Amino acid sequence: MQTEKLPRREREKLRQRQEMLAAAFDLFSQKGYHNVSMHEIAVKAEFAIGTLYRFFDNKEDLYKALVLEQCDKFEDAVARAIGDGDDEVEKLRNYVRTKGERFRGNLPFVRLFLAESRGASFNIKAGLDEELRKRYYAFLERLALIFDSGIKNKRFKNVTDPYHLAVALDSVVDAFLLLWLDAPERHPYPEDPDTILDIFLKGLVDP
Amino acid sequence: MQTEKLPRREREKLRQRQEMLAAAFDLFSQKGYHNVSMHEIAVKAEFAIGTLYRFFDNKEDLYKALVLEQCDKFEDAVARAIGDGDDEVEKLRNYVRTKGERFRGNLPFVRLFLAESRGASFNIKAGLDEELRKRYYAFLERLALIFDSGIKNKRFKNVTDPYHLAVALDSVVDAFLLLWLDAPERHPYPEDPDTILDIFLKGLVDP
Amino acid sequence: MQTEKLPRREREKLRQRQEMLAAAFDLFSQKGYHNVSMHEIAVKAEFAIGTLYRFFDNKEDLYKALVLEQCDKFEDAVARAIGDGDDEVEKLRNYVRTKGERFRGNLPFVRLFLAESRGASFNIKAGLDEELRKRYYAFLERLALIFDSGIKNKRFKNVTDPYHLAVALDSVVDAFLLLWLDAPERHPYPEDPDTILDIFLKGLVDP
Amino acid sequence: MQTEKLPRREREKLRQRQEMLAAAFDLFSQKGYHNVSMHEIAVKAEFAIGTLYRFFDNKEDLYKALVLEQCDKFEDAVARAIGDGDDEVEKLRNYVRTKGERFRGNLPFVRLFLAESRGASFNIKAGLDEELRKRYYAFLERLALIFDSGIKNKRFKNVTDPYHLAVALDSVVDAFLLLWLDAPERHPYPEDPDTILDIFLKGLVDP
DNA sequence: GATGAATGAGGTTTCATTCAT
DNA sequence: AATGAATGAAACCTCATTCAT
Repeated sequence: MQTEKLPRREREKLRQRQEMLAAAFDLFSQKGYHNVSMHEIAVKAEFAIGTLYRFFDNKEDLYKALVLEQCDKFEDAVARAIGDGDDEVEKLRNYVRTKGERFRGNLPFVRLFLAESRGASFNIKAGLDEELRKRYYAFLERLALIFDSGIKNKRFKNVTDPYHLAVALDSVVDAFLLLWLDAPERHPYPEDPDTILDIFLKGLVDP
Repeated sequence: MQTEKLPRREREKLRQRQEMLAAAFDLFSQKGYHNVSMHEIAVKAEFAIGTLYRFFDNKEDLYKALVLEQCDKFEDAVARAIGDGDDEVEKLRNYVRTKGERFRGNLPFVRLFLAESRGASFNIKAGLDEELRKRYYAFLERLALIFDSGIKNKRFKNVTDPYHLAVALDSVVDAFLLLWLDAPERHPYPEDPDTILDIFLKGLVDP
Repeated sequence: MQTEKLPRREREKLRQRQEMLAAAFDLFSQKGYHNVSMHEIAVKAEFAIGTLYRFFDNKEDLYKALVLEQCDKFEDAVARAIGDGDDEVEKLRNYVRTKGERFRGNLPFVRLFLAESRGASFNIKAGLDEELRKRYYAFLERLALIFDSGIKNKRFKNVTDPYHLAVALDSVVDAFLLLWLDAPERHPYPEDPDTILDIFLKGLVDP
Repeated sequence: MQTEKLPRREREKLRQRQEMLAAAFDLFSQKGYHNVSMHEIAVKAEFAIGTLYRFFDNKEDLYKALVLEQCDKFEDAVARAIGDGDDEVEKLRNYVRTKGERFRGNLPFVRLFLAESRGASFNIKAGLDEELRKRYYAFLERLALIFDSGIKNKRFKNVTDPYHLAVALDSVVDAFLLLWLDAPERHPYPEDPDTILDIFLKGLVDP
């Protein structure tokens, strides 16, 4: 973003917005949507509450903006990782590694999504906002393309639908990360991405 | 549970408790934790609100009891499925099938866990209550035992840690189910469990 | 109302309701609907604000209940006055006298309707709630019946529609009362009802 | 007003003021004083909110200016009507007709006074601002003069105080107009002013 | 033991007004 | 002079929890 090119007023506005989002981010990720008040956010962001409402229509709106912004960043990083790499296996390795790094290096981000889930959640990406869901599906398609290309190259055997493989890989990465989050020593996230990847590459039974 | 052996008074109490939990279940799964009031639950359960508080310390406590009870049922069914089957592959098939059936046949149960997640949730089973987490780990160990036994039998190649395989399989099943939940026509849950299982059994690359 | 016959609990409830209405009456009539807060009413009535909301759904609801209750009392008195009297002229005299007395003896009641009108109001009974309007029309019909009966008896000449006469008489009484309210010395309300009545009874021009 | 003679700067200011008042008029008459914000007025008038405050001390002040301006126009028209006509009856007819036309042809003006009255209003011109009240009394005196002159001419019998007659006539016209406003088909405003006037001219009982 | 009326802190949101630019 | 972003008090209303009956 070329914020430097914007008029001073616009830049200032953007900066304020970022400060509000930052304050909200901290609070929401620590306490969950329902346990944070607009008053609290305003105090933390050092703005009057009315100013908050000049930038966001309501609490829901603020939350959505926050989530989308965070997802943007995350997605960009992961998408870049998918792009990098000479062959399909390399690309998948980059994906597993990058997602792991990003996730573990940005715990508040993760908590933003988990903080609200009271007690338990069996889900992945369910209850997603329409917008977020669309993005997630688009991402899965991109991941599926790698498997597809690998199959077309004969680098991979044609055992299952590439989309299914994408769903599976992504969910397994999530699962390992969440185990790690819960008990890092008990469930260390594998430094070597092949630890996860091999589950898909090597079969359990011979053909 | 052998409720018949309990004194009449105790039996009565248990029945009341169940009615409260049933009412709470309906409401929480439909509207999410924060959008249900104790008053609402009391009305639906046809008890005075004060009576609710004789059975549960507070709203949080009621919710936890509810979640644990529901998980109990779910786990029992899935554990039974794991037990059934002549060989390891059969057991895994039963697991994939049963989890799918239970999940899809009990949507309110699923919503109980999802209703609250605002906007997004990348996670699986994170934010779990201590108790629930412990159970989940215990369940994973049981699932891992199947892979372990398969490896010891030479039915499976020894490609990865059995615990990792358990984590992976469980998360993939969840992922498919959540896709199905979100858009059943677009993401039909496979009738044949092998569709999912093959991802793990057949490898993508030759050894 | 036979409040003594009601169960104690009901009686208590009714008493509380009356206290709330009384507090609201005072405040609304002094400051107008928009300048009174629910908090203020709660404090004045010596109840918690939540208790207020157990009796009335919201501020609007409380206001309506108040207005209707006050109108009930007023209407009853005026209706009784219309009933009393041997002939039509006597009935009309009673009406003019009673309305004057009631009105002047219950200033807060009057202010309840005027307090809100900011600055000015050319109207009478406009902006009335559906319910109130219906009542008002019903009352006019009753007043018209007196003129009608007078005409049928030949006691009155048949110069205009009785309903018009009713509208006219009522509005003139209101007008005199409002002038009095504004400046009692300058515009004393006539002790003798004939002062007002004669406007209608005696014509300005000979037939 | 001879705006052409004023310096350009003054003329400009006056024009701006009129635009503000026009915007406020539309909004207040549609939604009532309390349901219109200064922000809304500023946007509609296409001025900055701060500029609004350079012309009017506060919201109340703006409202008063608006009401007074509107009353001016209305009064002028009605006063002219009173002046016109060869004899007293003709003058009164003109008054009844003109007030009816003005009122019915300028509904927003009427709503300006009614929009705020919550639920009910028994009043006419009560709660009037000091200034408005003075004007209203002055107008009544003018109307009374017609009756007075009629009596002095022997055109009218001397049955009551001319001022009383003025009050009565004005209030009756108001009453008919408000009935019409509320339900035009049910209460059509009489095309022929004599329908109203006759109530005062012809008596109900013979002398 | 069961009841549910009462509580009041605290939630979200609005808006008249100010004042630095 | 004109602007409009910023302010924050205050509005309405909800609801988890208590406790006298």
